[in-house]
Amino acid sequence: MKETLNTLKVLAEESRLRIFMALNEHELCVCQIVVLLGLAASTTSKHLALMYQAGIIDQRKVGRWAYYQVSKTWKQQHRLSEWLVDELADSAKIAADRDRLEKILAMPLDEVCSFVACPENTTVDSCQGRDCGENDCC
Amino acid sequence: MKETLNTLKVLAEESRLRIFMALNEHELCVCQIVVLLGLAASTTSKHLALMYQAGIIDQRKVGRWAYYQVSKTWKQQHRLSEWLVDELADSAKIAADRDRLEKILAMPLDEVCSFVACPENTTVDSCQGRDCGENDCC
DNA sequence: TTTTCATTTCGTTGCGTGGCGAAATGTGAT
DNA sequence: ATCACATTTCGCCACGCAACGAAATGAAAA
Repeated sequence: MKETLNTLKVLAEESRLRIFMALNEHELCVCQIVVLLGLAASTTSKHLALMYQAGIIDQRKVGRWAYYQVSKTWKQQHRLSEWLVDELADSAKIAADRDRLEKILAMPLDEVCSFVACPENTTVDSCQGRDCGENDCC
Repeated sequence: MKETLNTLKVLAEESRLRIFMALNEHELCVCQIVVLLGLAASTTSKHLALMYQAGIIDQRKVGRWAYYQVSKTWKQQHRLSEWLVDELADSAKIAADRDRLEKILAMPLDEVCSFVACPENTTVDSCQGRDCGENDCC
């Protein structure tokens, strides 16, 4: 029960659900997830560590970079995975993530890593000098 | 996504998971669940309201009593249910609940309703005068 | 009608946790 | 060796929520 409960707690959080759906389709670098979610790197790292500890995602380190993806063995052992994918396939927010992810995947990694997202409520004007790339944040 | 997330949040809590497993096998009165969990009636009621709002359980009112059970339509629409039952079937805590529930179901309802459980750390001595029935709380 | 009592609602308290920035870590580049 | 930089760890704050007791609700009994 303790483990089941932990699995539920880990997945019952919006940011981590979005991470799950993204990592279920692509193996991603931390900095790519940071840009995708628009969260601080420290926060994102904490989410990933939690999911990793729960055995939901795998980690692969390459030099300075850390890549994560949903664990295949976890997927096989937990039918929960199928349910989640079914439930969230039609979600607007997940679909938006998918679109944004396409753009992120099209960028070179080092550019993604140095990408600094605009804070909330940034307008095109207040954005001057900020490296917002092609994103629609402003 | 909002609904999926809410479903996960509602079930990602130990007391509510225990309630779910109990109500998945029996239709139960609030006071029976209170005794089963050993929580305050107000706390238990809140848990039930949360699960009811999420559509996970049904409510049936009879006089002063309120009966709940896991919604059959919810069970059909969410494969999550099967996963939960599979995961928790072998849980020690859930098994203990099942045993305790047998005793509760064997008692007359009004006796269950007036049952006052001993607080934590109650010993056989400090239990004097408390109506602990056959329970193993002290 | 008044009383009784199962349940719910309300108000409060303490704990868990998501968020951030700053500092630490560790690895590749210079 | 030193620097640059992706990631993680740490310390902190704000918010959410589980727990309780007390008060409110509402239905049956007296």
